[in-house]
Amino acid sequence: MNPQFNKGILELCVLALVSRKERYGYELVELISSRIDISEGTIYPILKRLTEEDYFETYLQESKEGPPRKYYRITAKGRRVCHDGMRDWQVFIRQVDTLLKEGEGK
Amino acid sequence: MNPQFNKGILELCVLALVSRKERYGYELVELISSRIDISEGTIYPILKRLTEEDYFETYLQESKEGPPRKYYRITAKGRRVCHDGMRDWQVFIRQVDTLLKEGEGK
DNA sequence: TTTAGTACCTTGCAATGTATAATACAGTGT
DNA sequence: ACACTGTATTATACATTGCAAGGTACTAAA
Repeated sequence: MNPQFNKGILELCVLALVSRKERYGYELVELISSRIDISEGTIYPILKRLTEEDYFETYLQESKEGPPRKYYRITAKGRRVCHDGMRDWQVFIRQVDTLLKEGEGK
Repeated sequence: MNPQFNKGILELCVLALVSRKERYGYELVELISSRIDISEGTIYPILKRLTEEDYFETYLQESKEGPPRKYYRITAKGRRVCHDGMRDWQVFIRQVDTLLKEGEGK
């Protein structure tokens, strides 16, 4: 199991969202921060990292609403990692849940 | 929501397990590492931190099976924090789940 | 022309987990 | 006697990651 999972949940969220369809950074910031408390400065480094690891490809596209958007498209490699990550995450939270219940009542 | 939650799951596990009954460090290491992948060096610093923040009280007790054990007992303050933490964690994983599903299929 | 919204990126910092090892006691095997 | 294994605590150096804050820049509305 990925030991990074203790913190790497955001990475997985980004992977999952981009795996569904191509997205740009700001869009991801909006999507994710609507659900969980993150700052803008968190997502861009993740995008950079995931791109450097060849999980994403990027292209620029002009926008009428502001500066050009940088879109991220998932690669085959990225899709695999995303898939495995989702599975690991499910296992992880089940284990945590068991531990928390061992705390609670018995 | 506690922004620390992105990583602070182990802390909550320790809190929950001690809240159920008094435990010593090594016991917690065994309990937790049977479920999730951690190294021994992870739990003791957490115990120290939580004790410094007055979530735990400690006492020593001799053991026939080795050196004396340091037991941790949860305080009222710790119990509150544990309770809130559990609630926040449930909310958090529900939000993450929603995000992951927005990735998946739609 | 100033403000607000969109959009991207970078830097320094703090928190947290990892790896590794040192210390120490008790019981078992050689 | 000696070494090894299991129990038990603690400390240190290190890497990763998220946070806070700020900088750049384009568009549209006030």
